[in-house]
Amino acid sequence: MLTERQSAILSMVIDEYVQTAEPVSSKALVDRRRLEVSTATIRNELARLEAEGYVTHPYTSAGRVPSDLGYRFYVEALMAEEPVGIDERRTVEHQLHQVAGDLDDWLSLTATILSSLVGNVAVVTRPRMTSAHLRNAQLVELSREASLLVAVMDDGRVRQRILPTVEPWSQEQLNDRARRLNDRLGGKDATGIVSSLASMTDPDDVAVAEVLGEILREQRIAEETFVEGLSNALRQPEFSDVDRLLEAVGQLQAYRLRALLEPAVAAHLTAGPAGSMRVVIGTENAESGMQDWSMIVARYGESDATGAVAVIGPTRMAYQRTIPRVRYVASLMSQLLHDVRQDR
Amino acid sequence: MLTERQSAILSMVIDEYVQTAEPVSSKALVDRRRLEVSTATIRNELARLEAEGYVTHPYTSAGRVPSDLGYRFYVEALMAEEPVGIDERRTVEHQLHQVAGDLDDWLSLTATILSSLVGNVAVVTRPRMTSAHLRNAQLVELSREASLLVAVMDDGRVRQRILPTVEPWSQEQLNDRARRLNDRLGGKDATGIVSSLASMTDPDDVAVAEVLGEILREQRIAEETFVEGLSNALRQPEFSDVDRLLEAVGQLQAYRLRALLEPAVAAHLTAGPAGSMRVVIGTENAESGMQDWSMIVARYGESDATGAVAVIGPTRMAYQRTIPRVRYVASLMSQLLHDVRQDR
DNA sequence: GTTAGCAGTCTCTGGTCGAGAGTGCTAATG
DNA sequence: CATTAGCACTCTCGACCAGAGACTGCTAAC
Repeated sequence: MLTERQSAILSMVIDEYVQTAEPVSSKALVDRRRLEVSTATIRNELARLEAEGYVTHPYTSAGRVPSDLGYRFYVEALMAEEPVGIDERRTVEHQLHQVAGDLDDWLSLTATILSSLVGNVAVVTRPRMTSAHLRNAQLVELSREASLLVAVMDDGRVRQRILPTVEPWSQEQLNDRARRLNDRLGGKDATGIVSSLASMTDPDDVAVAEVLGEILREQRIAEETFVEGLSNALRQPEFSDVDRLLEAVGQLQAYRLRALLEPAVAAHLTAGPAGSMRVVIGTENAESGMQDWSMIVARYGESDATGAVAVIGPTRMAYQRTIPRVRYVASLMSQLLHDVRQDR
Repeated sequence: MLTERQSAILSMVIDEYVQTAEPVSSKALVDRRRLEVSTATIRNELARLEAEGYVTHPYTSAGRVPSDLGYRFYVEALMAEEPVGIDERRTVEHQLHQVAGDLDDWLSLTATILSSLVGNVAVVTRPRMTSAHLRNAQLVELSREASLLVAVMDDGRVRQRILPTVEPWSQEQLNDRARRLNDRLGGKDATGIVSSLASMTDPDDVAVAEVLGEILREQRIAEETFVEGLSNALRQPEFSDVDRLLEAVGQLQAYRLRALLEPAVAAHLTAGPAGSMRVVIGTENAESGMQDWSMIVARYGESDATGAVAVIGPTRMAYQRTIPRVRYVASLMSQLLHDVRQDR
């Protein structure tokens, strides 16, 4: 168990280290925090903190660096969250309302905003439903040999597919077909559509319906995961060495991040309420290449359609700033999603 | 004017430098190319090439490095293009046909494929028409307070927009409205739609039509420019120093690249026929931060709808491999686009 | 419990040195 | 007159070293 003073010192070490990215010495602590004790006292306490595993030493005579355990304790017990300022809120909300667009625009913009808010990589995933339902399908004539199928789903996705057509279909015929399909399949999910196939007579209808089933089932990582702020994150001093930097660029690929978020979000879905946060620090991360990274994940949306908002960066992260900002952005997204979906 | 032998030597210097990324010495040339003359002879020739400006010296006693002028001469007069192999073609076409998707999928996949083909950053822009026309609009009920407008344009874009609605509209009403709008506005471009506004009576129709006009006019750089292969390009030895690497990451942002391509493509539109290539080497580039980069741009599509395929990398680029591959991919895209658009 | 003092440890910077790689020039050669 | 051998000269690069500086850990005194 840590004494009050030890906690305070740990807290200071973390604050200092987060700010400077240099190991923190006893002298730096006393000087910069105007402490009333001597450096020797601090050294004794630091030695005890090290024995307990909260901080480490890069080498014998360097200052202290927080360990993952130290960060964990800080996040859970010591940290005073830095509230999102009124003007921060204002600019964010202003930027968000700038875009009179669709869901995709919001998601990507949100990632950009969050990234600039915390100076690290931000990830936003598209809300996913337990299973998506077809809301509306349309067919549009493209050329003599191709038409375009546009499907709108109730999770907000709009997907398109070019269909080759054997005989030319006129826009009239396409409209008829679309009306037929909407009557038959509207509101159904992938399995519903598949089971409707048997009762359909027109072979062309069946062909289109099959494609619709595919589309509903389909999950595209690249289109469902919005990653922004790579160049923000890479400016951190931890990447002052080329190999690490390249390594980082490799790790921060959309598909990898998705794989990383997946378990965190899954744990959420069963456990905490919406709005609860998950903080994964360094080695708590299963992925081997991610042992020096932390991530902060929040779920947004309602139980039947949830996505994730996350920030990913080096373990040396300003948790007290980042955590409330991720939470704030997630709640904004929940609100937005709610507004769009309400009383369907 | 260069003698035959000087040309041959310049060519060898470039090949060697492209491969090794190290200044090329007279000895390396004689050894690795089994030349029948001595290193001193080569040195004399290199000195003459340097006097003419085709190669330079990083410092007094280092090997030679091609200058931008050297590359330019090489590309125009010396280089033997390395044809795209039959199995390269096969894999590319196989990958492309894998995706039974829409235009966006093709574009993004094409960029990925091209990038891996040449080991540098690849950029593909969406074909742009002199002015896009509305092909079809649909309205879909989202909630009591919002509906979704989906517009399909004849340049292949499909855009969506969430519309707030004052009074709830049923899907029935929405269908009616969409039918009305399609009759009135189908086939028109942005200006056509604006001039139709006056003759419309229903204020809600006008509101939707206005949004349609906006959508048609709108150009979104991020959605129209597909950039892939950053991590491929960053592995090049020119980025072994962190500052250069970060600089490169900054330069390779979608919106910057778009600005870079714009003039090259514009020159094309008025000048060369489709299929012609544009090669911009190093300082030929107007942009100040891009003086160490080369880009190879090809136009694809037909005169009324053209996009660009490009590869961007350090001036030390395998031009003989890259140029034919960019040309090949551009012609593939032209073909694809033609198939989809034919006899509209 | 706190602190002054001090020895010991490790990094970091700058300087020096020698090896190695290349060039440019000169003089000899066919 | 082009080619070539030989050599002096230049510049980089890596290794090595020394000294300064920054901290810690320990000891003994308060």
